[in-house]
Amino acid sequence: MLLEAAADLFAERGIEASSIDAIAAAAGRTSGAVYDHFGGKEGLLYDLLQEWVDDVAAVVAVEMMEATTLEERMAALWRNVKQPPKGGGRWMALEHELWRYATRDDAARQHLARRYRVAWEGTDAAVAAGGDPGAARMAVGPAIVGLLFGLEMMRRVDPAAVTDDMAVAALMGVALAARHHDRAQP
Amino acid sequence: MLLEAAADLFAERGIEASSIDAIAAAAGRTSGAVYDHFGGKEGLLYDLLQEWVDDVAAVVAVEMMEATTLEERMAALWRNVKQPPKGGGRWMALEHELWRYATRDDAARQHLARRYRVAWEGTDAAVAAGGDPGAARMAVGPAIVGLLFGLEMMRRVDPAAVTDDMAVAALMGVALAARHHDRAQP
DNA sequence: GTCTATATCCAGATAGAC
DNA sequence: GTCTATCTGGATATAGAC
Repeated sequence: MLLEAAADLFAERGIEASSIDAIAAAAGRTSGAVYDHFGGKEGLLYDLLQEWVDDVAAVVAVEMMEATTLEERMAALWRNVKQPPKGGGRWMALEHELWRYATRDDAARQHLARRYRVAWEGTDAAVAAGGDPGAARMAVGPAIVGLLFGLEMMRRVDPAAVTDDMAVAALMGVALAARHHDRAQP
Repeated sequence: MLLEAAADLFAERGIEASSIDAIAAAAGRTSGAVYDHFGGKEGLLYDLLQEWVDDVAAVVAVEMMEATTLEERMAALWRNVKQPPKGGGRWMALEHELWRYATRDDAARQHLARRYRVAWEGTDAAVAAGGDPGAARMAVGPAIVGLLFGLEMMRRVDPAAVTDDMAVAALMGVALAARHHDRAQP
């Protein structure tokens, strides 16, 4: 399938380094098929995106519901970033590709921004869950998501540097900072 | 100067999208000069790296010395990531390019790993400073550096989403998690 | 050291046959 | 829908003149 071949190649070699011919060949087609279906590389990228996001979000949402403590929720987040439910490791590499792409293409940037806003809100809900429902906490969604991203990056250059314990402790630190911040300014 | 032109173009367009011809032209030279001096694009990239790292590290080191509280140190870190001392914003974009590059080239990956280990140690020292010198804290260097990276990325897709207050609060949260962790297991 | 060719290759995209 | 040309542009890299 063209989309799967594209996901593999994008994650392995990078978006720019993956030619349409190579993608088509990996799927047993020729470039013409790609142009007919997606209009080009960019169209392929967006269609691919659409598929992934829903999958990952669904899995994370379920795990957030099942977890009972804040620590469990943070551990679940980290687990899903470290070992994504689908496509063993391709996700973050692709996400990274997308990110870099988006910083140079404004339409892609806004696309990404919209997507991340959803993630931030979901994360804030995960932090707030179990606490005082009426408390006005600091929104730390971007910090939690950013930390997840950053931890995964550090792990990629040196896997031993990021233990699960450290990752969860750091996530808890940020989550609790949101609550402490509440206490500080009543 | 060729190195400066390369830094600009790499950060603006990305490494792959920056042709040697374009780099040379931006510096008022032709491609031949690049090949004679650096052997190609990769050589240029590494030479460029060498220069940058020292500059940024030196500035951060000074600010770490001048700050007296943990919060000041964390705020200084964030400030330098948000607005690097040199080259207004090119640093992180370039760093990101490098990262992506390194995830596919093993020599580059180890180069990066060595460099980051230094950053992690420096960050741990910044967290430990002012506390009990003998206390065995959790090493959170990778988490702090990762968080800085992640915050900058979130800010890049949506600048309003990451306020300075939130960034510093999150950094403090991770830093304090290292200390709390100490208290938990004596 | 630096330039001006130039060789070689591969990219994205399209038109038209099947 | 998918393939097979094919056009056009731009990339790396080198050889040799200045």
